[in-house]
Amino acid sequence: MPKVGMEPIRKAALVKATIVEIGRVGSLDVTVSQIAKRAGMSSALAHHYFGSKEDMFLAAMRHILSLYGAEVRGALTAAHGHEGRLRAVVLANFSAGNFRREVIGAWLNFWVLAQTVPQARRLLRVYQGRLRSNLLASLRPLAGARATELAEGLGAVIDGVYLREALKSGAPDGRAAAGVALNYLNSQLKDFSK
Amino acid sequence: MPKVGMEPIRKAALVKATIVEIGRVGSLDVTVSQIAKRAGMSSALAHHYFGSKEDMFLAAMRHILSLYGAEVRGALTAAHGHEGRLRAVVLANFSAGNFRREVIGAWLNFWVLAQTVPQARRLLRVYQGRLRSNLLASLRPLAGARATELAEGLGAVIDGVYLREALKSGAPDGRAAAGVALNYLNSQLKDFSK
DNA sequence: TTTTTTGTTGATTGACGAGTCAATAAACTT
DNA sequence: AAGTTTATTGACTCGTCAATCAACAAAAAA
Repeated sequence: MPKVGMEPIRKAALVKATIVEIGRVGSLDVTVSQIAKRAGMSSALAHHYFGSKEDMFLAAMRHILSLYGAEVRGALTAAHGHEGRLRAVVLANFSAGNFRREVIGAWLNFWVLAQTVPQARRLLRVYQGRLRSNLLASLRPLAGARATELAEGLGAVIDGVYLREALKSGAPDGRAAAGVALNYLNSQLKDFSK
Repeated sequence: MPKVGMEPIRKAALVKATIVEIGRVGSLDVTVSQIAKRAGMSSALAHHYFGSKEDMFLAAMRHILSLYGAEVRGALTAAHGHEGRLRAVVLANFSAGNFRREVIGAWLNFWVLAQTVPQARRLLRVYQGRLRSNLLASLRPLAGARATELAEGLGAVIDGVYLREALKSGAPDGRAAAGVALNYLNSQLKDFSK
């Protein structure tokens, strides 16, 4: 049975299963067996490919983060003007790929993981830094000295909307969620429109 | 040694210890022994007063929530006018009593708990509902039909700022945090000033 | 003063779960 | 063909921890 070249396939399956299970259970208290089972293999194999459960968590985080990054980059290439780019970044945060139950649940739990695991904290900081500089790049020409606080505020709204969504039930409404953040943006920009 | 009337004292000590330990460890993976030790008693006694660990968590949540509620109510009695009351509510969220490391850490983890434990979810919903109606009461006269979305947005900023604070290190700066939320409020209200 | 209630803990139980190991087998290398 | 690497798992170890129990002590009630 052993076909060679399984490693990337197994790893990808495990990463996906990790995210799904964390989202399903709603906490980091998922067993390696649960994850492995969902990924269609034994827990021993999971340990074989990832040294530890923590490694699995970190890989899952990196995966979500890189999907997120790709989505933002993609949105940016299609956007024009400072304001357009701002909107694009905000919208990307609530795109169909990112703003899903399981992913939202995973985010929340990664935040908790970052309290304990330095590596996880670092990853989250990288994400925050990127979001921040993306926003600042377009915000500075529009808001000058106040750009920093606006970026901070926008970031907080986005994270807050994610957090609150985790408490709701039913399918997330990305459009509505994005509306809350865009609303903030519009109102702030109005102060500089002329 | 057994002095009568220990129950409330022991329970209070446990609740306090629970919050501190969750904040310190940064997750819900605290053992009953850890909590009991910090509260100065055996784990058996902790189980004697609270039936289970989950009960302890819920009691800790209720405690934080009631402190929070008291703080908001207090701030409201001293505030004048719709705008004043709005600011008071926002500020209360970042008061010295609420916006502390351990409490912030506990909040984050209670949010996670709410994913799993229905009782915890209910408690969090009650808090959200109160915040919402407090904001709406003062927002409606100022923003009319848009009051709902503003309340939603303001709530998201507040939660977002809490969330982000959990990632930072060092003593939380309540003033700066409140500034982010107030900034949002001011900007939105400007749209209705005349 | 007996009895009951309240406070308290050390020791134990029972379950669960991360990580390891030994064994098996297919696929490549030489 | 012999040897090595890669894939795969069932069984096992070892630790941890929530929850319970048995036992002891002091206070309050009878």
